[in-house]
Amino acid sequence: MSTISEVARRAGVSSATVSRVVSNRGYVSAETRAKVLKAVEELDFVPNAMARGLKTKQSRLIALLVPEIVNSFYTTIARGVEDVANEHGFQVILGNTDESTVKEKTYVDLMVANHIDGIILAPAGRSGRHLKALQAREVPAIVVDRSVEGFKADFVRGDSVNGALQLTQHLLGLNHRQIVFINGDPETSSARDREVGFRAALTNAGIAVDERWISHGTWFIDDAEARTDRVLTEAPGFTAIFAANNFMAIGALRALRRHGRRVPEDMALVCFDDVEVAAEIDPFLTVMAQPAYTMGTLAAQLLLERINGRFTGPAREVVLTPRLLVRRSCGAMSGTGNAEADDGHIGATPEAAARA
Amino acid sequence: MSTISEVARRAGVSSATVSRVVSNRGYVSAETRAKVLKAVEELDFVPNAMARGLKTKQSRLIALLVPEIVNSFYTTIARGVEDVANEHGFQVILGNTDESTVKEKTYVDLMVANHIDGIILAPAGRSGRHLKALQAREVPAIVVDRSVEGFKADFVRGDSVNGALQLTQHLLGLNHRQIVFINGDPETSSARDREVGFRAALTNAGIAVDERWISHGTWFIDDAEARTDRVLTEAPGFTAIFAANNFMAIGALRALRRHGRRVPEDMALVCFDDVEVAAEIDPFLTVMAQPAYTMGTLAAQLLLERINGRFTGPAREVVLTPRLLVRRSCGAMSGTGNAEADDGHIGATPEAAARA
DNA sequence: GGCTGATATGTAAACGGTTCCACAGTCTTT
DNA sequence: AAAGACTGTGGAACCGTTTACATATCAGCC
Repeated sequence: MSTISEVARRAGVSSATVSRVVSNRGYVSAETRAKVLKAVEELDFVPNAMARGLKTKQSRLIALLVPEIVNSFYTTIARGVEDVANEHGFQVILGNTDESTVKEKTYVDLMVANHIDGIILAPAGRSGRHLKALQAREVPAIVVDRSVEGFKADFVRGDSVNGALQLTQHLLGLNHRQIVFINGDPETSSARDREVGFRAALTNAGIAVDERWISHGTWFIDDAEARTDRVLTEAPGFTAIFAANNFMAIGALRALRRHGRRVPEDMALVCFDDVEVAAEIDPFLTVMAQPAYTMGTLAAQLLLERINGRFTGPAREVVLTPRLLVRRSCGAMSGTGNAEADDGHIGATPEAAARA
Repeated sequence: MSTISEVARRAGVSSATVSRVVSNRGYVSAETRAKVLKAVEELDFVPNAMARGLKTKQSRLIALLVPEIVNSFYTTIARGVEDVANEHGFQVILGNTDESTVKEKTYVDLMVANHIDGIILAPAGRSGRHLKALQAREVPAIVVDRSVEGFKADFVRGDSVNGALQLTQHLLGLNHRQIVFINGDPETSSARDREVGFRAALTNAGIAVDERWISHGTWFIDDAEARTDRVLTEAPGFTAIFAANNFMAIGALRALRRHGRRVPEDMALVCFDDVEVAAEIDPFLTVMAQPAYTMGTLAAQLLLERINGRFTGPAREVVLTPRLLVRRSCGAMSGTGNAEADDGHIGATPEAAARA
């Protein structure tokens, strides 16, 4: 583990000069530069980021905290963040908070202790109390996907209210009147927004909301499965399920299977957020897809503007419009004459045709 | 951004005492401890990890580098790593190398500069030349999924040779004799191993290998799509496709769709690695699933043993057995009397039944 | 009463960089 | 020819911790 002074000694210069060469600033003669570079090469010198950061108080690191690393919605955001960050010479370090504010706080403290230059997070809980370390240190921060109370930051999100409204209206348009809503964690704003949209759609259509058909819990698959299971046994009589996100839909599907209910014949199923790979294999689930990659690139851009001080105004909010992708799970494709889509073979589907 | 000396001043003690309290070592009276803790609380003191790391030369950070963050195979490994690491008081920072040794080197240098305590990586390329920074600094390292030449480290992997052999034999057992193999990047050991298994299965069965039906490239979806497209036009006459991983299978599927070929009627399709969420929605793809989560937990355990010096022996290799999951895409389920599985409705499938 | 060992606290020197400042030599400019 | 600007380099302070070492108190014991 060679240090800057070893390099200096070997090159026959001072450590100040090595520093100038390595970080490319200040005056250095071509000759000296070559000598130093040679020594750097020979000793395989990598500047100690801790020592450097200790002095400069920056790390060229941005943190990204997501609640569920296995969900491609969040990893797609991550790709967007990474692409933009790397373009600007920043590295991204990713943390998985597992929908837990405790883990989130641990990560935030870790990131703060390591003096990250900025942070992008999809917060787990409703309150931002555990984020005060960020606020106190004025770490540039961007919130994505879900808001958090008592924490001022730019906010990039999808339009959950309208998305849920439209998705529900889509079901209503297919003559579903009894709809179950399997919501996520009401501590997260996206869950609350989606419920608002769902209720609005019913109310607008003059349909009374049956509270037995709305449930809250966590964003985990198992929980959605359990709640779907419960509503199937305790309050049947509905014809469609609206799952608050892609994972909730998978949970619902599991429960439906266990009850021997087929989708879409016996039950329509739609959800927020796409599952791209699954849709590639079989365009089955009708979803309200959010532009996850764009959410990531935008969040990173806003963050970089804050970090380099190009923007210093009050918190901004960017709202992205989700897109309805009608596939088979809502029953909308029945009787369209699309044999492939209806007989379960994977073949030329409308989507594939559209893509081609 | 309060420092240890500010805390010390406020508590009326020396910074050494604050350090003892904060890091819980050495003698401190209960009274002093309380005073210090109060000051820490009041000033919202978070020790500067850079300063600390500079002195102690450790970070309690382990790095995980994966080639494709969107692929759930790798994020599932990440979950395993994280769970074990957190249990032992280590934090995981994740980097996405995008199958690029250049990005990989950038991350490795970054991690080294930040003095991570250890690293787990699924290497992108064949050579480990760009990893010499790790070796030189004796950073404990674990390689997962794919080996890398010239880099000594514990290695946790699936049995690709046998997995591919069995998967191919499965196709042979279904009377497929003309099989296309869409491989990944031959620079990665897993790709080479899978090809070995594939060829062995054919040879064992006395079938000549048609080289037009074996292609190499990258691990990216688009590339698999292009190659499948090409083989469909240039060398048709095959009845099954073996894709070297889940993403390759998706690419193949896209190409098949474009050509109007249905799976499994017109073409069987199998691959390495599962796509869990997709299988949950529709158990379609027959796959050779690897125990990704276990790969992660094992890798983390081996790494921690290295970090804390409990194990110092030569490089170990752990080989995990993949599992064949027969679903519909290979045609094996046809005529099994399982209506649901064959008519494309999502309902009670054999898998669901097994799970229940 | 002096010794030993445990407890408690402070002083100051690292750790490995960056950067301000000083100094010197070389050009330009007037 | 003197002044000023530019170029090139080194010395040393500093960033915020940890920790070896020094010092001090106190209890227990011969």
